[in-house]
Amino acid sequence: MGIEDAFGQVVRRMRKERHLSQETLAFNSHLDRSFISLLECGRKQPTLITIFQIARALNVSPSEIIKAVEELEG
Amino acid sequence: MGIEDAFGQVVRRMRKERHLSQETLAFNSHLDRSFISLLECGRKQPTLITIFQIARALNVSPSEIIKAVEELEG
DNA sequence: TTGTAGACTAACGTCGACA
DNA sequence: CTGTCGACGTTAGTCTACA
Repeated sequence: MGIEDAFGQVVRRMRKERHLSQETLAFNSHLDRSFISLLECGRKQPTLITIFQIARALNVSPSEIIKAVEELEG
Repeated sequence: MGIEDAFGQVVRRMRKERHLSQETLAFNSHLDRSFISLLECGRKQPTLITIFQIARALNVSPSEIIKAVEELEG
């Protein structure tokens, strides 16, 4: 499993745990909804700042997201 | 302090702790040396995969790097 | 509500060179 | 050994639109 795929799955899981739509997550993270979709599908990878934006919108620390990615990918 | 600046400082600190040159880090992470320099100076931000590559070259987990960035930036 | 497409701008990352 | 420059190809991220 690729890192981008793992990241997408982690974000999707965390988003659904919080009962957020992609649209709401996009709004709260100041990102485009279509891009959130591409991320969750593992078709794009984020930059550092994007990771921090998404983490903030999910009310989780960026390192927790990355840790989850490591566990899913490793 | 910006996130990119914090990332650069963290990488530089970890690199020096391991007594590596930018050139060695670049080689081990399969990145260009000039780009490592730009990262450490906070003039560029990495993508997710680049973070993982650098972490591997530093023999540290990506989430540990991000955690250090959070602490330096927060 | 989500996936995807196309067109677009800005930025990543490479490479060679020089102080 | 490191910072920076310019040129370059690739990709992040936006926006509109449609199934």
